[in-house]
Amino acid sequence: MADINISSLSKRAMPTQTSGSAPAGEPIWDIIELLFFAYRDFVSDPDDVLAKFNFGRAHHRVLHFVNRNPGMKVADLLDVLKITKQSLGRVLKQLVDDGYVEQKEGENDRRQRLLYVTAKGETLAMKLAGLQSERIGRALAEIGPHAHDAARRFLVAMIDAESRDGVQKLIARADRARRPRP
Amino acid sequence: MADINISSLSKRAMPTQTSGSAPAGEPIWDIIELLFFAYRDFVSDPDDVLAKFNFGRAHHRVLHFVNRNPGMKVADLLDVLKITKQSLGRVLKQLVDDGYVEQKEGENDRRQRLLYVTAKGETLAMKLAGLQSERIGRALAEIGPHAHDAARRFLVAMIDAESRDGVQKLIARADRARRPRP
DNA sequence: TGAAATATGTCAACATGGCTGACATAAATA
DNA sequence: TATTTATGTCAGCCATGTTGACATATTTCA
Repeated sequence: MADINISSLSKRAMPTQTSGSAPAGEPIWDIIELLFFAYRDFVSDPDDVLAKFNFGRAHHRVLHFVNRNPGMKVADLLDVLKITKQSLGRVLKQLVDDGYVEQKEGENDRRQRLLYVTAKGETLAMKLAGLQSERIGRALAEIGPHAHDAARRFLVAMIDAESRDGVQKLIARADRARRPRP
Repeated sequence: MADINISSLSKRAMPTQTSGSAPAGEPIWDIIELLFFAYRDFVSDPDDVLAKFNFGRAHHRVLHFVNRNPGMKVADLLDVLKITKQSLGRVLKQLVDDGYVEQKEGENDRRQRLLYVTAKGETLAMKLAGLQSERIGRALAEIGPHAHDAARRFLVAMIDAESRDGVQKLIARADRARRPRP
C-alpha cells in the first residue's frame, strides 16, 4: 500500500496564477502528465475485456451511454460522443448484430430508433463500469473522505464551460432514470 | 462564470466502499463519465493547433516528452509512451524531418540516438503545454486553495500501483532538469 | 395535399496511429 | 570473434476517426 510520494513533486507550483487571467507562467507539468498516465490506465482495464469480444473503445463508449440512458435517440448519442454518424453506425451495427443493443421505433416519432441495451449488453456494460469503478474506488479510498467531491469538482472544472451544464444534466438525469423516485 | 452545479450530482455515492475490497456496489458513474468528458476537452486544445502543422496527438506526445526530458533515449521514450518502435518511428521521423526534434549520438554509447527538441520544437511544445495549463490553471483556480494538491493525489492514485513510482520519478526528474539546482 | 425538413442508414474513400513480423546496421560487450 | 543491444525500416493489417453523396421513411409546414 502506497509508494505514493507526492511531496517529491510540484517543486514550485502556482503557475497560471490563482488570481485572474495571468498570461503564461510555467506550465503545470505534473497535472498534464498525470492526466496522460491516469487516463491511459483508466481505459486499459476495459480494453482487455473488450478485446475478448472483438470490441474496442468505440464499442465501449456506445454501450456505456446506451446502458446509462436507455431509450436515447441516435441523435442524442451522436451529440454526446461527438463523432460522425458513419463512425457511430459502424460500431452500433456490430453491437446490434451481436445482440448487445436493441433499437425500437419511437412511439411518437416513428423515424426514431431508440436505443436500449439487451440483458447481455447490460451485463457487459456493468462489468466494464465495475472495473473502472474499482480503480476509482480504490483511488478515492486511498486519499480520504472528501476525495470524491474534490475529484468531481476538478473534472467538472476541466470541461469546456459551455458543455458543463449539459454534461452535469446528462449525468444527473441518467442517475434519476436508473433509480426512479423513491 | 460558474454554471457549476455539483450538488445536483452524486445522489448516492459510496460505491466500492471506503473500506476494504468490497465487491461490486453501484458504479461510480459521475467520475467515469466526467473523466471521459474532461479528458476529451483537455486534449482538444492542442489538437486544433497541431492540425495546422499536419501533426496529430502522437506527435504531441513525442514532442512533449522530448521537450520535458532532453537527451532521452529512444528506448526511454518507447517505455514512457508504451507503443511500438514502428509507431514511434513514424511520427518521430516526421518531427525530425520537419525540424522539431534532433537526434544526437550518445557520447558513451554511440548506438544511442539521444533526443532533443530544437528551438522550433520547444516553441511548439511550450505553446501546447501552455494551452493545457491554461485550462488546468483555470480549473484549479475556480475550485480553491488545495485544488492542485487534491487533483494530483487523485490522478496519482488512479495510476497502476506498479507504475506510480516510475511516473512520479519521471516528473520529478524532468522538473529538476528544467531548472537546475538553485 | 404536396413540398420541405428531419431522423436515420449506407456506400465509398481516405487519414491517423495503433499493431505484428521480418530483417538490417552499427556499436558494445562477453 | 560471436553475441547482444540500440535503433531503424519495410510491408501489411486493424480500429476508428473523417468527408461527401445519396436513400428511405416519416413528420411538419405552407
